Parts: sequence; structure tokens; C-alpha cells
Amino acid sequence: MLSESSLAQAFTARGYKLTRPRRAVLKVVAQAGAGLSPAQIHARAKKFHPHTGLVTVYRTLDLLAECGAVRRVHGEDGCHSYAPASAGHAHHVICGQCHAVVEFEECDLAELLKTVQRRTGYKIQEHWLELFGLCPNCR
Amino acid sequence: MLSESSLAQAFTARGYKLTRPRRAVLKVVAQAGAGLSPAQIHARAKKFHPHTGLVTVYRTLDLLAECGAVRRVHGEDGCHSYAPASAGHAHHVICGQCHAVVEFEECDLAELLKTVQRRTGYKIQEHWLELFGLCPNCR
DNA sequence: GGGCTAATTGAAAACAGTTTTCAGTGTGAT
DNA sequence: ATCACACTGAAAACTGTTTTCAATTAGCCC
Ligand SMILES: [Mn+2]
Ligand SMILES: [Mn+2]
Ligand SMILES: [Zn+2]
Ligand SMILES: [Zn+2]
Repeated sequence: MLSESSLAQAFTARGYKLTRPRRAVLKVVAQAGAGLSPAQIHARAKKFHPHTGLVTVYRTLDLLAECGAVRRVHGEDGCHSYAPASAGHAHHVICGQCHAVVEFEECDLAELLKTVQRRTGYKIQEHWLELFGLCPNCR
Repeated sequence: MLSESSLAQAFTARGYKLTRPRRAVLKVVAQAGAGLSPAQIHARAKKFHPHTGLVTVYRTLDLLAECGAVRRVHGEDGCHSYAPASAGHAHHVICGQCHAVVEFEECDLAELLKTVQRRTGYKIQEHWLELFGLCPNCR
């Protein structure tokens, strides 16, 4: 779980100013247990700072992505939502019902990657994995 | 590799008409060795049937996706491109340089899925995997 | 506690990709 | 050849995102 203060710290560490609208977005992201679209984040952020503009939400999301604090998640329809991400390499499991998102780290693909590399001749550098299912609440 | 005629067959089998613009799109998709955006497909399709409209490209891509003949692929910037997909469950390896795409089928994730399921409590139903790297030509 | 300045903001406009509309066209069945 | 209706494409409408720019504000220095 991300804490608002750790996000704030990441911001100031990089020399970004901690403004009211940014705080509002950080608060939303820190509390989010699911992937949220910029518009959804905007709606929630306005509860903390009513004047928050959608543009600032986009800009703040960019910064958060830069810090590695959020990641885009892919849905059937595209990848228009962002989920909180802890430091380091990880992937997401997403509930198809309520969109709750949790991370997992263990992704032992070494064997698979080796096989694919051998069969395709590609040198594989990155991978991208997402799991979909039902969260404990929704099953 | 997809053949134009097998795509055509899939179309007629479903009662869709085989019109000139659709043929043009099928031809492009069958020949594509890389993920292509609707706009790119449009440009190429016009070489086969100059009057082809972009709208029809979108519509034909929808039909092809319905048939399982193409799949959206995800790039860093989003998922705006489509790659040929053979029947059945498979994933893509994408060249970061030239965007060449090949499929692979062996994805033995059973062990991984079981672990994640146990640790997160989610019931996992689907997965999504994409590999990025350098194709034989580009390395 | 004031100022100072560059970073930041948000309304509006611009932009890009996609979808809808609709009158006209072309396919495939008969 | 005829015909019904699926299909087409130009234009308009929409949606999500980015740019612009004058006004505001956070954080720093006194
Ligand atoms: Mn991994
Ligand atoms: Mn698989
Ligand atoms: Zn759920
Ligand atoms: Zn390549």
C-alpha cells in the first residue's frame, strides 16, 4: 500500500513543488485500491481540493509514472487507467468485476523466456504480464 | 502466417460480404509482419483499393478481432496497433526497433498462476502477456 | 512575517483518434 | 438481370489528451 507521505517525499526529493491540487491527486492515488482513469481521479481529487483541474491530474499522473509510483493498466478496451505501483518490478492482478487491483512480484518467467528466445530468435528485453480474475470479495 | 484466403473464408462463413475495401484490408493484415495502426492499415489498403475509407478499416478490424484474426498489441504509449493472430491462445513478441511481431504459443504459467492465486486470493481467469525485445534482423 | 521568482495552475482552444450518421452504392442471392 | 439489404465513405460528432497562456502560488531569501 502506498502512503501519501511517501509519495509527497518522492515529489519534493525531485524538486517538484507540493501544491494543493497535487496533494489531492496523491491522496486519491494513495487510497486507490483499483485502477482509475484520469477522469475518475479528477472526480475524487475535487473532494479534497475542489478547484483541481483535469489538466493537472494528467500532469501529476505523468510525474507519478516517472517516479514509478503508478503504472498504466491494460483493460479489454485499452489502457486508460492507472494503478498504484510499489517500487521495483511487479505486475497486477485485476478483478474483472470491481476492478480492484493488487500487485505481485513473483514472476518466474525465466524458463518461458528462454524457450521463446530460442524459438523466435528474438532477444527478449522486457515483459509485460497482467492477470484478470475475481477478487476475494467478488467471487 | 495468415493467408488472405483463410481470412476471406472466415468472413463468408459468418455471412459477411466480401467487398473490395474489405479485401484490401484483409490483404494488408495477411501480409503484415508487424503491428499496424488503423491509419497505417488504411494507407496500405488504399494501394489495393484506392477508395478505401478509414471508417471501413475500423469496421473491418472489429470484424477481424471478432474472428480472432487480429489482436490489439500494447506499446509503451498505449495499445493502438493490431497484429495478425492465428487461431487459439497465443501471445506476441514485439521488436522494439522495427515493431516486427511474431506469435508464440507455449506459455506455461500454470505454476505462476497457482502461486499468485494462493497469495492474493484472486480466482484467476485470464492472462495477458507480451514480450519486447529485438528481432533477429535488428540485433 | 513580507517580498521574489520560477514553477505551477486551470480555462479555453487545439488536437488526435475513434464512432456515428446517412444518403448512396455494390454484393450475392434469386 | 433484378432486388433487398448489407455495406460504404464523407462529414459531423464525440472522447480523451495535449497545448497555450495569463494568472496564481509554493518555497526560498531576506
Ligand atoms: Mn515480471
Ligand atoms: Mn498464455
Ligand atoms: Zn472484485
Ligand atoms: Zn526488428
